[in-house]
Amino acid sequence: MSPDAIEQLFEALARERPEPSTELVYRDPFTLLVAVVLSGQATDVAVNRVTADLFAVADTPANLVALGVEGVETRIKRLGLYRNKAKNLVALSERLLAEHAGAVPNRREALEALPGVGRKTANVVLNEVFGEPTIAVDTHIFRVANRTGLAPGTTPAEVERRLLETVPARWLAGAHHWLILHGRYTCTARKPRCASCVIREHCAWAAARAIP
DNA sequence: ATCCCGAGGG
DNA sequence: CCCTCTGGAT
Repeated sequence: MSPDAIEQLFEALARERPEPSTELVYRDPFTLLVAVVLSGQATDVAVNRVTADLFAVADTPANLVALGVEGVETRIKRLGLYRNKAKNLVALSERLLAEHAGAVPNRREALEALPGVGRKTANVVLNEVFGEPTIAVDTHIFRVANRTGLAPGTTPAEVERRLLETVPARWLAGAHHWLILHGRYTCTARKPRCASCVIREHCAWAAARAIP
């Protein structure tokens, strides 16, 4: 995709959604980590409702361990996939206490070694907590980057690398947000809303399907 | 029906 | 690479 097209693409996305309105709610590194672990296969809105209940009684590793797996389960049940998540969060908190003095580690290897934490979650923490220049590639970003042709790749890591080398610095800070929301509300997996898409004229996928 | 800011295991 | 885990919102 040409530099001009990339410029217009991000201008259009930023014009459509200037405000980050659906970010996950958190107040420190630990609650951010918990919120992101909970967000797997769940909507941002549902996660924010659940974390409000959970953090009221458990917003530190020690509190969360004290709450126990069943206590966590009852508070996150409406998310789905709650058994794995509850077990992981308690085990993760125990590990933070035992191996990292109760703090969230700042190295990728240490983060990805935690139960329930994969590359995407680690990237969110590395970026939002430790300020590392990464873009956490979730299914939305992966799909949008590939369909449009903005940053094609067969693995999230490849898409991430291409985004970092392709997206101009002034758009990079918001790119994560805009691409996620675009994937969430417009460029959905099975039935994308191309008719109301503000970047369809810069989309390789739409072009291949002759969408005007 | 469709979708949800994944991770872990086979 | 493919499957499973899970409930809720729209």
